Amino acid sequence: MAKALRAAVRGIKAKHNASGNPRLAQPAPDDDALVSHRRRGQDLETAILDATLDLVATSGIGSLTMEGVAAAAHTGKASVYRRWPSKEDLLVDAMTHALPPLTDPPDTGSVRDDVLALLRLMLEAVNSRSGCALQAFMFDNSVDKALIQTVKKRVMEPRQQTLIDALAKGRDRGEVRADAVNLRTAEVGPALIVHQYLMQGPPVPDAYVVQLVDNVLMPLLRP
Amino acid sequence: MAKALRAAVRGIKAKHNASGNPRLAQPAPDDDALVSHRRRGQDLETAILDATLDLVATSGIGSLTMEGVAAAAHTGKASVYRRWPSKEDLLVDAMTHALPPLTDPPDTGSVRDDVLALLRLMLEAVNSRSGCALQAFMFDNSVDKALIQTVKKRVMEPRQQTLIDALAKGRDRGEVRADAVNLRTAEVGPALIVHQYLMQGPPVPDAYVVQLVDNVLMPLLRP
DNA sequence: GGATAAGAAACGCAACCGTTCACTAACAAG
DNA sequence: CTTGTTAGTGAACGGTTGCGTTTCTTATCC
Repeated sequence: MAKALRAAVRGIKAKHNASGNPRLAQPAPDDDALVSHRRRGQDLETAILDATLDLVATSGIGSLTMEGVAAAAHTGKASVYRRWPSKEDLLVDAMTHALPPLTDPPDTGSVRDDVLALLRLMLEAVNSRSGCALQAFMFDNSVDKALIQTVKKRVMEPRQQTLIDALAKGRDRGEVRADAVNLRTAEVGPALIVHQYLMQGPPVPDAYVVQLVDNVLMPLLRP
Repeated sequence: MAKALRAAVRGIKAKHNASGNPRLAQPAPDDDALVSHRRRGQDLETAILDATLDLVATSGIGSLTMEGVAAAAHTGKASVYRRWPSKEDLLVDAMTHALPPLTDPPDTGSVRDDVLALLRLMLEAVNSRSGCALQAFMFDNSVDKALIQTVKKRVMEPRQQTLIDALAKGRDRGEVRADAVNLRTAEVGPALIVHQYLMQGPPVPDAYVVQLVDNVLMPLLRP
């Protein structure tokens, strides 16, 4: 019954322009030639994930809406729901694609340069759009705690281990105090970068990391 | 016209029980004797602010609703709107009341104990319900940036200065390396506490702070 | 040329905002 | 003790927003 009603409403609307051939009803004379091509498949999917990341990074998760995602990706909600059954699924997928890739640990021969290189990698991640989105995602109380824990484990722990490894190599060379090779010390650099990010906002300048290494970490590590 | 309609509707409802003396219309036989007394003024106001803090601390700002606040405070929306013109005003007021009080700086005669005392004060604030609410407030993208900056200035800066003062006194006693008396070093303790809070969640144990002071800060400060 | 999927525009539904109203409890003045 | 004033309670209201769905038209691929 409701179907018939809606059909009737549409019929009334249709009569406004469709007096004869419905092909003549297309009104848009292509005001924007850039997006004239209709994207499909993988192309559209990455566009939607991209738009989601952008919105999360700029406005946070609280104001993320499916309508907003569809609009930002220049598509319709139907195309979004064809791929993800709900907003949460879309969000999780977008965040998974935002995780920074693991890279080979640097090996410069000096602790200072190893640590500096590692913290610069972290800085790059934090300052990127994905980093902003991840930050908004992880510090949002409405997100499932278990999911956040998973992300933390997958993102933070490998990097912590890499830092500890760099410290251990420094100890073997005699650059680093033996009992400074532990998790507590390895946390200092990342914690200060996150702290600076939260207090002053992005982007955290490269000079901050250099200062951090030379004025805090090196004095802390010295034998 | 709309008024007349609503009055009519209410009239219909009223006829269900009010066949005669309206005094007999009170239906609630006081199922909850604890809240039987009707609170007013300051009493009710703090109850509402309290409920707001609770909700923010547990569920975040994104899901904070006026209906929820009124329900949690066991009152009606009207009483809330009588005091605060909008949700934002209520939120700002609640956060202002959540700010931890400034205390006199400790003076134990040793840097270690001064710093430990200061970080324990910070720990207490972070672990409290107000601390959770403030965290949810400050890291929410939907909150006005300028407001967050104001809170940061009022909360963080005095404590940073107190920490730097403690370092300076340690330097005068010869306990602290002269060029370790700066903002960058003073940030280390608070940054690590915040980091621990964000990574592992509340409460941050007291043992963490002790370990932090003895394994990180003291080696960093030593001459 | 036909199958498939994108685009666009509605729809029903639910939650929430801010407002309003009638009723009632608390309090103060006489 | 009675009376008048103030303010809390509880329930609606209109309006807005967003979710997830549906339908129709149209572009793209095979």
